[in-house]
Amino acid sequence: MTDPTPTALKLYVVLSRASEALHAHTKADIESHGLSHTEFAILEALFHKGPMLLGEVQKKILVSSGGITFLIDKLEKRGLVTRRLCETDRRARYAELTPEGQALIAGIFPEHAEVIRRATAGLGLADQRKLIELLKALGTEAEALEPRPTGLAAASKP
Amino acid sequence: MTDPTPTALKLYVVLSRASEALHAHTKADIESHGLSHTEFAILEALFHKGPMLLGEVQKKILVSSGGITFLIDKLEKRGLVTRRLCETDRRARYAELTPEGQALIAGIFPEHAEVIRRATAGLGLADQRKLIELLKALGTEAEALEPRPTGLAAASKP
DNA sequence: ACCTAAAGCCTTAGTAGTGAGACGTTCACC
DNA sequence: GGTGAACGTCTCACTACTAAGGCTTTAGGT
Repeated sequence: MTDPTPTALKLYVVLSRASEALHAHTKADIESHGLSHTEFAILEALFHKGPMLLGEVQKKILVSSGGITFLIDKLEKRGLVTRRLCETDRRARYAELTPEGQALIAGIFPEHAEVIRRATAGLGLADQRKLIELLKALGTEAEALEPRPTGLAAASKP
Repeated sequence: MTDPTPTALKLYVVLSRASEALHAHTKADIESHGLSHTEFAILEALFHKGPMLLGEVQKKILVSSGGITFLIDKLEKRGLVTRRLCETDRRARYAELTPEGQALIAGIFPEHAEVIRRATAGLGLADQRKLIELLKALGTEAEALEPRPTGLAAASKP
């Protein structure tokens, strides 16, 4: 009946714009503390999850393998993070917050949360919950989808 | 009563993840045609709106002024876009598609739309419409919001 | 007419990140 | 217990930008 493509395109556009709009707010806030958005994401992950393997951090914040080395290097030089050897796997390293890093992120995070609360305050709680539900469904489906349809090849495993 | 902050944070996370998931699909598609995501955005804007001033393109795709010069330079070298002087304002330049650029984007766009349609197909049409409505509201409010509260200063103009 | 402020684009130097490959390590299987 | 594949991290060369400042042109007040 109705062609679904225009709706999908529209959804893509408003989704990108909304995400960018929120991003702009948090970016401004974070950079006022001398951190890049990505650096903040690392500190926050370590703050909420404790020490993590570099590879775990990498997957969490979505950077390349070279990128995570570079970023952790920078944070380490600033004394916010340290590397620690993993005892059970000598290829792997943990990243963990130093006391300075811990103090920094603990001081910044509440304000960060408040920036997000304010930026989303245009929507009531009920609408936000509905939005979360729909976005979660959309996100999981999109992530699960194979990158390319590759014709028919996906039906059988090699 | 209920604290709105956790909901806002959760919304921020799922919004970012959903946006990134869709983005990953379109990025893979676009790069398979030898274009970066940003270059594609420029071509698409020119395709749908006709010739635009560089400044207009810049606002549309959200890059710095240096960035738009760099990007249009690259597209011009590849013969996909040309600059044209603006007759009524000699500071300004138009960017417009060459026939080659026109042909390229016309060939790519339908597949791009199909990638988006497929990536969003986890949600039914009605859900997508609801999602668009909520995201539009969220996006406009967030964009309208002044970057920082700056205390009380916003009430009076200088 | 002029003078200043601002707009529009470009230049330059620098940064955050990517991608491919190297190296050491571990795992699974024979 | 040895071998090949897979893994986790790092290195290096490169790209796509950004930020700040410069030049030309325009607009607006006086």
